[in-house]
Amino acid sequence: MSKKTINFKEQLKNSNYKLTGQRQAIMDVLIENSSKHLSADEIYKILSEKNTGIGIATVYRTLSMFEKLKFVTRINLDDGCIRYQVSDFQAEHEHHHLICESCGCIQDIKDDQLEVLEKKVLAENGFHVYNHKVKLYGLCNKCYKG
Amino acid sequence: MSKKTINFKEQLKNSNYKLTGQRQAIMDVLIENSSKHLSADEIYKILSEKNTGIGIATVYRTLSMFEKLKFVTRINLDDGCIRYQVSDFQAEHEHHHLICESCGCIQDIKDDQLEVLEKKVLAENGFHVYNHKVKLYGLCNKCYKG
DNA sequence: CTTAGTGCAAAACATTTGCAAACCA
DNA sequence: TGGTTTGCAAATGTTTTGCACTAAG
Repeated sequence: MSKKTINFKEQLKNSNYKLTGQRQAIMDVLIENSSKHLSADEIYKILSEKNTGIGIATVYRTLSMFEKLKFVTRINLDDGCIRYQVSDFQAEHEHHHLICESCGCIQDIKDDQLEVLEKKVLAENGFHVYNHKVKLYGLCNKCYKG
Repeated sequence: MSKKTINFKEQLKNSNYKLTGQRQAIMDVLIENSSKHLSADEIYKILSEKNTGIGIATVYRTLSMFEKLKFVTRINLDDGCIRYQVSDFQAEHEHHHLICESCGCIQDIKDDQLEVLEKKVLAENGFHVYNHKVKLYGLCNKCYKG
């Protein structure tokens, strides 16, 4: 059993949520696809192929709860749906996303490098930053060369 | 007539779009509210109050066209709709947004400060950045003190 | 047992589209 | 005048909700 799974079960209990087969199954799909960014519908389709009889409403309700508990983070790629990814429990902030405008691929980068910006924002605007969402648009290595 | 209005009319013509009353009215609303971030529905309601008989479909079609011509930029605040703001024609990139998680206010900041990050991304990932969307979440000056 | 959680179908919501009428160039 | 653009209403696609049933603790 992975560290994430243990964490998941304990935190559910601590938050007075029941551990159901559906919640477990949805978390499994998220962990199996942790490098991807899945929509509710994509998760639903994967669950359907596995012949769990989980309904789409449960997927939405579960993802919403997972987000509240910070098990997942949402990313909005402006493609008409919200996408989810298991959180990096070690990370303090969310990671950045590199979005290629040619092939649509998405790379995650851990590195932060926003200290300078956040300090400036505090000094000049009096705004205290606790989290950030950074999307960088451009061309990936392959598309730039090709 | 403001610089933006001139720019708007000329660019419409150059792109082979007609200057209609509706497009003018929508641009007016956007310019009058340039510090805000309006949704299609909010723009539609403002237009309705002004007794232009503009339909919601026209608002969507126009905003979509305005975005293609870079007259407006979208921002997604994860509140169920896409929001729009007139572009800063001087700016090379989009400005950053400071989003207060207590009162929901949004401050725009022009300053970039992403050169270090973007250089690092190029060096380490071979990714060429052309634009970015940065949202910083936290507490504004008022809410932090209060 | 008891109440949270589920599946289903219907509803809600933002957005898009087809089409006949209206309008800009 | 002719091709764009528009308003309307219907359609779409995602997400939410009401409700009776099921299952975790």
